[in-house]
Amino acid sequence: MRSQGTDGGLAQAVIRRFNVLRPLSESAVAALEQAVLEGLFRAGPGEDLVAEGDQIESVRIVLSGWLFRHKTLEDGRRQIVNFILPGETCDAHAYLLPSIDHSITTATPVAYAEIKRVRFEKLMASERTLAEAFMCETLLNNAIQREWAINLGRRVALEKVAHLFCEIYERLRPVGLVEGNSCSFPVTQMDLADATGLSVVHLNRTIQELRATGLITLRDRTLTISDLDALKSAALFSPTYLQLYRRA
Amino acid sequence: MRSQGTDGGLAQAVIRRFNVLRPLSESAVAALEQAVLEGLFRAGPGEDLVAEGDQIESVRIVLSGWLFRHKTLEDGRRQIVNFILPGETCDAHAYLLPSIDHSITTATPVAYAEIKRVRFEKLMASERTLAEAFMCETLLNNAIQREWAINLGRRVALEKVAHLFCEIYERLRPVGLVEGNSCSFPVTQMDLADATGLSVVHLNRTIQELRATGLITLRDRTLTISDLDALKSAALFSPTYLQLYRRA
DNA sequence: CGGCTGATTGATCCCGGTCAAATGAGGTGG
DNA sequence: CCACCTCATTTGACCGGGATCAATCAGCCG
Repeated sequence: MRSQGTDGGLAQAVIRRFNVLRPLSESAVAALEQAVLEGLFRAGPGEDLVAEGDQIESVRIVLSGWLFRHKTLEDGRRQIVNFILPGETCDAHAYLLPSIDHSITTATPVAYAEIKRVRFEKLMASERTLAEAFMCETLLNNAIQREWAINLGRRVALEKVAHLFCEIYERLRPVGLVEGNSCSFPVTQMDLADATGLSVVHLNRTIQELRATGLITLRDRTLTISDLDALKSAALFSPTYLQLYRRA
Repeated sequence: MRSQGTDGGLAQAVIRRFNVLRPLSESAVAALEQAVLEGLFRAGPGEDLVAEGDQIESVRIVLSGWLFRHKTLEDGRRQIVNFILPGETCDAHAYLLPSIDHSITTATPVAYAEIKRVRFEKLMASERTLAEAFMCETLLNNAIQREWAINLGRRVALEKVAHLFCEIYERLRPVGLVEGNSCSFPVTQMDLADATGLSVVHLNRTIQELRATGLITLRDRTLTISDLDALKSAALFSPTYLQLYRRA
């Protein structure tokens, strides 16, 4: 068992996630850890890592902290289209396109590894399981984005918010960031509103409703889910799109 | 110039699209045409090609006709999360995941090519430009899905519908399916409602509003856009996410 | 002709938006 | 330690966009 030490520990979240999504070979794990160590960076909260229209020339893997992808209309209306959680990748393969369609901003302090395009392509060429894992990550992103579409288009306010809580909770679980029935939840209600397509005022009232029915506690940037099954059922949440379980 | 004959003509739409997205080598074009010819199929309207939960074992490329991806909640609420137009791929790489998260249904009669997984993987391994093109297609899908998120979450009814019209129109253009200022638009208002997250009644009223302001005509499954710039501006439509223009 | 699907219209209601203000919780500098 | 500022959360009042319910109309097909 490598990656118990101070060094390998950094890539823990990524490796855990990939192993659920698509198992890595031992050499792939080693190569990934190596690449991660070569380009460590940090960013404070509220920093834009990527701006709409940018040309991407590297791949970034989040080691700790939260970010979100968002788009803004001319008149300022904003939609958060997804969150990026520890162990997830900002923009695998995005260097293939001339420009990126959305912005990425940190919600908290973030530690990430940056792998230059050429380095990344070499890595993909030499480690098939790693290439497949990144491919799966892109496909998963796609699936999550589709679920967000039905969330925004067809669920009512309470379901939207409940569904978002369920999803984040289940996405944090495989990387070991759920403790007991709580997880960190470091985003403002304004962000939450922009993620669910609601106004801040109504989002606030919806959260209070979830609190009142005893489904959740949200305080001091911590989300506690008292009755996960009840929350899931209130959200019409079905986790299959998250691909958390491998085929037998 | 090959692919003028009856055979090569079939793959025209795909090749045109890919050449805008990411240019193919001559050998890639030939290999793709070959693979397409090996597995031609047809389906009638209203057929499910893929059902949520299915395991995918091949890649399908649409040669003609429209399909849509959709998800349904337990209680029947449905969201169309995207359309699949001629020249587009149903599920490149989807065989990597144990199961698919959404259904794909034909809206019209459809002709498509089916390439088995093993065959497809060999093709990707031998033709780098083709592999990159499919990768770009997946990335583009992702970008479209994100734009749909802001459409569903932050635009009002009129903008939503106008935006959908603009997007489809611009997606049909590179494959040569726009004639003058019209294109085929073979979906019911119910489908349109489920794509924009509106009720059928309100969708109908919104279309009438677009008609009344002289922006569009929609009759006999044909969409005519009288003033594209005006429609785009009403929709807050910005086409960059469609990656239709290559970097200089 | 009857039955079916899709488009259209009318009437009514309510979820969630908007506006405005109050309350709280740091953070900073004097 | 307090005055002051800023940012996030919360509350109240009101309004309107879009949902819902219920008919009607128009093609199309057998």
